[in-house]
Amino acid sequence: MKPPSDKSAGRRKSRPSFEPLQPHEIELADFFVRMAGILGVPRSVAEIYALLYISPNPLDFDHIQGRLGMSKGSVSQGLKFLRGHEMILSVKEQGSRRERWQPTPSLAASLVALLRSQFLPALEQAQPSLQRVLADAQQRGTQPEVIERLSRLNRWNSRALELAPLLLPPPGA
Amino acid sequence: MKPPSDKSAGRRKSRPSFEPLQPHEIELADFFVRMAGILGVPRSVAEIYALLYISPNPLDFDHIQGRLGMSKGSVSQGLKFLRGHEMILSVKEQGSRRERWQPTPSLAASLVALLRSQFLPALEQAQPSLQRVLADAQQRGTQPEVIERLSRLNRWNSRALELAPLLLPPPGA
DNA sequence: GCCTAGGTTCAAAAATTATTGAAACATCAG
DNA sequence: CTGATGTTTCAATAATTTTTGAACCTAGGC
Repeated sequence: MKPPSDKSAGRRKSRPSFEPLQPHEIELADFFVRMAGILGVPRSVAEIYALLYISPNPLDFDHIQGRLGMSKGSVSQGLKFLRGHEMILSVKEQGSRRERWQPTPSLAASLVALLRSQFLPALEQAQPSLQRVLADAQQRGTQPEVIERLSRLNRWNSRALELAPLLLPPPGA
Repeated sequence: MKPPSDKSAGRRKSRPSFEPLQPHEIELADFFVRMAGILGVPRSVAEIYALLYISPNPLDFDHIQGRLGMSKGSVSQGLKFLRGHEMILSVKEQGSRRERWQPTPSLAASLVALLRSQFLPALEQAQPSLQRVLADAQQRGTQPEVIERLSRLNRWNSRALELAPLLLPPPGA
């Protein structure tokens, strides 16, 4: 498309050249990556979050990609994930269509939102199933031990569902 | 992998022939599998647990393998995992070296133990790292915003570590 | 002791998940 | 409107995780 026609004079953008992560940044990223791993959140997502978390000011797409040495696709998907879980927010400066990202004020709230989004659907979907399983067991005169277990599971599930709305992202935002 | 040619009726234990899971059992298994998935616990492990959970009496190795149609290796590893996290316990009947498995009385306790075993090591290992990262940031005169974030992270980590011992598996066991 | 039921290990295969990058898309400054 | 910039999509690939199965242990009955 664009052969190196000599456009270089005025534009400093010729070589993005971002510096790789510093040791202290890597250390923090490792922490986030590890914690994220437990919840099944991919490495790339955790790295993006860590970078934003330790950066003094919001970063744009290219900086994230450049400093983490990661593909456009991964950055895009990572931001999508973080956005979707309200873990980051963008500061779009006017005069530019570029978005700059920073972590949401409360990591705690972010985590709650993330957990909710993972468990809630499972709990909701499970409700009827569990009731069916229990009814089934009762009907066929299963041993009381098992009935008891299944009842407890049902109660748990119900309680979790009731409690869930209380865990709405706190108002302060 | 072809099945061994049938040696007619020669074998005493010729056909273990376990019946596959019933619909209600499958439904429960699906529930456990889904929940386990969120915590990164493999399907096979969740299936084993579900089967034991819904079974009126303890099951031995061969029953588990047979009913779930799963390899020896998986059953062995699955039981190892569940045992390791104290989610099941065995009733060895005398006169036989065979172990029979059943779920631990409290699923709640099991889950707590599981979570602890995942997060605790990460938290412990992170402690010095996080402190280093914070010190580093302070030293280089990073923006207060970031210092604040990192401090909070440190506090969290410390608190989590302090709280962890309180979550010891309850005495009743 | 020996033999074998009962189980474990672990390298290889299969299944699943994450990442890449090029093409498509969208938006806004001009 | 147009074109460059900024971003998303998604099929292909790479990386990781799970499962398998056959070889290998091991305890206990004989």
